[in-house]
Amino acid sequence: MAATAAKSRQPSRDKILDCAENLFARRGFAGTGLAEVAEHVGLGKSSLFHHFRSKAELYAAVVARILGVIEERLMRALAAGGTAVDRLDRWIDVLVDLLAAHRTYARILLRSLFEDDELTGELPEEREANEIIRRIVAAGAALLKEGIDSGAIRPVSVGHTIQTLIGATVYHFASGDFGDEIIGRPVFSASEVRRRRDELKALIHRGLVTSQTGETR
Amino acid sequence: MAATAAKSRQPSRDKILDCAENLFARRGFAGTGLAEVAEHVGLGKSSLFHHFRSKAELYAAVVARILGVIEERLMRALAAGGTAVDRLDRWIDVLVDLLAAHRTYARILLRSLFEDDELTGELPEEREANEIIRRIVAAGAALLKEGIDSGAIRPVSVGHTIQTLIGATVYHFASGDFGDEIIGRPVFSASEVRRRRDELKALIHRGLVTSQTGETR
DNA sequence: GTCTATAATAGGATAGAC
DNA sequence: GTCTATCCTATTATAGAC
Repeated sequence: MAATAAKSRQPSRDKILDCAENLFARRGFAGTGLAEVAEHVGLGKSSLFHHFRSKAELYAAVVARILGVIEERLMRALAAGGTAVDRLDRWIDVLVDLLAAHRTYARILLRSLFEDDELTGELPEEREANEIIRRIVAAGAALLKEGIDSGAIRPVSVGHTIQTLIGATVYHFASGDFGDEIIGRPVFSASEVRRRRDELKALIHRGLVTSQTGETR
Repeated sequence: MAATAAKSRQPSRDKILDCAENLFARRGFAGTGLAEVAEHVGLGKSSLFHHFRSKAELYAAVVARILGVIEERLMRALAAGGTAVDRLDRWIDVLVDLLAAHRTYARILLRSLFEDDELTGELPEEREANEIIRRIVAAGAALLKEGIDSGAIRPVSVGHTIQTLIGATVYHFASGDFGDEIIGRPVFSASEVRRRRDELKALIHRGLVTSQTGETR
């Protein structure tokens, strides 16, 4: 459900990552015990330490793996070209698709913002994750700036707009039961995922884009 | 820093709530130990149980207190009257003001979405908190619906719009160091709080409101 | 690479003196 | 209302057999 490319490589390690991803998404870093992870994997507690030196390293690996997938898809979407607004639309599509397809992603990403206190930021997996985030944000900022410079996008604050877009995507798909109640239907249902994409793009096009092409798709 | 109205009533209880609010905001429910809370309050661990029957009850009390403050301010803003768009604008003002003034609020609110797993939902404080949220969301939905029916607001999905507004406010002020990096300055600085309000209202007015009054303030 | 056993600690919660 | 002492469980992590 969560594995992406290399599936046959290191089967145990990937299974641990999958189970840990699910549990961390539900209960968070501090709320997840390694015993529970081991039980879901079907191993003894101690065996986990043969694959990851510590709980923090396991958590960092989970986050880094998710960010790697997201970066790959976002950069591929950028490479497809088009106007700045075209690429921004495609980023929304990719992000909504990914967050909707992997229910753990939004929760892990949102939670990882808070758990800075518990992680030291010194593990290589953490450094890798931070670098990926830095690159994604930089690419997004460049995208918005290009749109603004070309006149296709209103002269908004790039930082605040990025924050709004993260909130509108990551928060939404992380909101769980609360989100279901507000929407009135499951957030992850196909119809509501489609609606999320449409509503968000409509808001952006009428809220950010000055040249109204009418093609909100 | 967090006490609102009744300050002299039950001094220990309020101090416990204040300290717990700070720690829960930083480290979350599972990540916060009662020993740490007691130490910050200046009491022994056991003394906490004289005021709250369990850790879950303490947490629920923290959340309920915050929601009580927010509801009071939001309902007061509604009572001031005006068009649906006027009241929506005022809600944004109130929410941004509150979340900016109390740095713990956004984090606690966002975290409380996730910790449903750890809380049973059976404590009276939890029920109270759920009721408050239900009332706030219902009032917000009614507000949007009124605006849509009157033609002042585009026929958007009410649920998805509420989700977007929560993301744009609560997520933003909960984003911590990550938000600071994206914005380039402290999220809680006076200038960036002001900018948040302006950017958000501009997005709403050009993204939701059909009748362009030009008065984005 | 996985297991059992164990260390060492921290967690929430209770009992009872003052 | 706060304290000390204590209980019991769960925690992360290590040692060493297989």
